[in-house]
Amino acid sequence: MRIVTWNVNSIRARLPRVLEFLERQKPDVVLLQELKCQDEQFPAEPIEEAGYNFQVFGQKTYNGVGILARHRIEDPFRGLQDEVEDAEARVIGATVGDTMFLNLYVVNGQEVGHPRFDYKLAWLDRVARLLERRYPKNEKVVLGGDWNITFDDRDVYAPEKWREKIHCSTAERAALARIVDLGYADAFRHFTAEGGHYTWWDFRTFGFKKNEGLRIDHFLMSEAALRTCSGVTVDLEARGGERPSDHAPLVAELG
DNA sequence: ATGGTGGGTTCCCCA
Repeated sequence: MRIVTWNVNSIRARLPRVLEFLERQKPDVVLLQELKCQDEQFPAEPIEEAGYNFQVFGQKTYNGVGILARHRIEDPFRGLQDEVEDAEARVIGATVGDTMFLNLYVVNGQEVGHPRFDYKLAWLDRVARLLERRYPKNEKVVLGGDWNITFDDRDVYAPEKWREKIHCSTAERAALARIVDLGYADAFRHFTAEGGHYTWWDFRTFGFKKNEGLRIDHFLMSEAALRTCSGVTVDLEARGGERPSDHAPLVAELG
């Protein structure tokens, strides 16, 4: 089973690139973030014609997440499933086959100390509680998405420049480590020790041309899922060419 | 310290 997580930065703007990617990689499950459209604006027909079922949690202008799958998508749910109202469409979960998925578009946070930064940390705490409530530790579980956090300096093209900046602060990395401590491993890092592999490059600095990027999109896998995983790669082809997203897809092979 | 590009909305926000 080939699975993908990809922040497409508008599904409507990115539709040609998404269809091209689906045709080329033929993934079984795709977790999409930043759809930037309401449910009724989602391009249902071309996605179905490409051979995919889908479940979407859309939102106008910002956010929006979705799951595509060649097989049946079971038990879908939207939002963090707690007492707090989900004002932003950032979470969708479902089961495909024997694997439970959680698709996250983690709050960006703007900058360290900003009110949105505090919201980001509180939001990640809610994610941890959702995992404890709903995701059994012995199941095959895949947590994918745009986490907007680097694990360590190997995930940063210029660590000194980014020291304690957004995506790289000690507090954010600690929040991510708390998810890991619940029993989930960074699947990409399981296979690749060296730095210099990124999933996001800033449009504004033409970062992709210089490989000045960050690794902020991740698959976190339970032990049962990781055991069946044979590799994780970044699809750089999707980041080049005409009108790409600022994120590249992360592709994992599951048994 | 700042701005650069890109997507979507609306006379600007977010990334």
